[in-house]
Order: sequence, then structure tokens, then C-alpha cells
Amino acid sequence: MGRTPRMFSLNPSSGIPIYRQIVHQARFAIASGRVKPGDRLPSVRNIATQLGVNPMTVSKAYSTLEQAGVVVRHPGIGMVASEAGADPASAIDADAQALVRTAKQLGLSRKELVERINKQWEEEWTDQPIPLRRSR
Amino acid sequence: MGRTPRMFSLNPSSGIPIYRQIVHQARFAIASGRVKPGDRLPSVRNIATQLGVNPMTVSKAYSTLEQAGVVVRHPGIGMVASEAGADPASAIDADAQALVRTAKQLGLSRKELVERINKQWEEEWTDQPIPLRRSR
DNA sequence: AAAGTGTACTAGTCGAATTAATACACTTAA
DNA sequence: TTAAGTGTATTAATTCGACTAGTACACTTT
Repeated sequence: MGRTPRMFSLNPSSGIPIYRQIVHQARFAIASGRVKPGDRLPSVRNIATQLGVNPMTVSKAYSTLEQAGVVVRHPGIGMVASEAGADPASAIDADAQALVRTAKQLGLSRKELVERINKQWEEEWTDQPIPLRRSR
Repeated sequence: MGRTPRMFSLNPSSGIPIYRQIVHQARFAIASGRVKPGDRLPSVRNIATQLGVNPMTVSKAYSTLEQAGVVVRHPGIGMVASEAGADPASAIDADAQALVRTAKQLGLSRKELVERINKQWEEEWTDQPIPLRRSR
């Protein structure tokens, strides 16, 4: 049984908290289909050892994912990718909800909001991640 | 000339930072049309005195508003409500942009994103657009 | 000049977020 | 039953950014 290819990697210099990096990578792995619903995720201690961090840090990441419905906890077994998490759209629900909320608070109509989204869609070019500005 | 009715008020017990309360109230005053494009906003020191806070705190609020395009700085004159700020939709642009970006990263189509927005719109109940609270 | 505008710089305080150490409850497999 | 595996509750230390304020400055208007 060949060891599973390391599923997570850390970028210490990114400034992004460890547990969030784990959350992001796991969520993306599932949303992209690399990990399918029903598949087990690496155990807390497995990841903790691999990355050299405390098990609790990994646990926090998993709890966050469970809270988000991306993963289901199976006592004694571990964390398993859920059906819901396999839908890429689910990953944006939290952000979408926040946006809708503020839009409503501002008295925007649904149509106006969608219009705004469409506009942003045109303007937003993801190909070039971000027009990085090099020092002269 | 009658003193301008106090434009800002603080709710110390709300836990919301002072400068954010100012930002919110100013933005709403403009977005709602109570303050029209071209109108001057109260001066930093004026507000600071009224509210009993440091001028820098007010300045930070104004800087935030300028950053958001709600207000324009006129050196020697003060802060003036902008055209853009009068459009309530402009207030959500930053959030909308962030959402669009992650959606694209996840490989979502524009249609799927809009669909998700619509779904959230149905589920999200914000009966009171903005519960303006008059002191009884 | 005098009086008004906003702000750069500095510094202090405070609280939430992050990470870790440890011990525990639980399930599976032998 | 027991050994080895799973995730986690509790507690605590620490870090780090948000917030606020004091002061002095550059600027424009009148």
C-alpha cells in the first residue's frame, strides 16, 4: 500500500494560518473532484506528523470543514468527504450569503445585485492572478 | 445659520468601533440621498467635538470612505459627497469582486454563480431593509 | 496672517485569533 | 478484552492586528 501522496502542504511565509491552509486545500481537493464523496481524508495525527504541527490544529481545520458540511465525521473511522462538498458551488455559499445580506441591508433589489455581479465578472480577469507591481 | 442637525451619533454599548459607526452613518446618509453629491460633510474637528472623540478617529472614518469612493477629499475645504457614493450598489463592489474571484478559481460558470446568488436571496430574510432606530 | 481643512507619525491598549500540551471518549480489529 | 486507531474538550500561552488618541504638520481659504 503505497503511502498516499502528501495531500497537504504548508506555506509558512504566507501569513495564512495553518488551519486555514488545511481547510482551503481540503475543500479544494473535494470541490475539484480529486477526492470523491465517501473517500476518507488523512487522519488528524497523520497530517499533524507530516506537517509538524499539533493535532489540535488539524482538528480545528476538520471541525471547520464539518461545520461547512464539506466533510462528515465518522467516529472511530475519521473524516469522510461529503456529497455536498463535492459541489464546487457549495464552497462559495458562505461568501454569497454575506453578500446577499449586505445587499439587502442597502435596499438593493435582486436584479441590481445580479447586475453588479455580472459587471464584476466581466472586469475580473483571473488568468493573470493579480497585476503584480514589480519594484522598478 | 442654524447649526446643522447632528449628523452622527454613537452607540457606545454596541461594541461597534467608533470609526465604523461613522463610516456606516455617512455612507447611509449619502446612499439614501439625505446628503447629495457635492454636499460637504461635517469637518473632522466638528464631529470629533460633537462626539467627544479624537480627530484622528474621525479622520480614519473619512479615509475609509474616500478609499471606498463614497467621498472626495477637497484640500482646504473638507470632504464632499461623491457621485459614486450616491449609488447604493457601489457599496457592495468590494465584496462582489471577492466573490467573483473565488468563484472563478473554483471553475464556476457565471451562470452557476448567479444561480447561487438567487438561491441565497430566497433563503435570506432581512425583512427590515434597515431598521433605522429613532431614540424614542 | 488667521482660521479653517485633513493627515502623517507615534504610541498605547485591548481582545480575538492562532497554536499547542495534555488527557479523554469513542470505534475498530485482533 | 485489549491494543491501536479515530477526533476532541479543556486549558493556556502567545501573537498580532484593530482601535483610539496625542501631537505636529501641510495645505487652502478668506
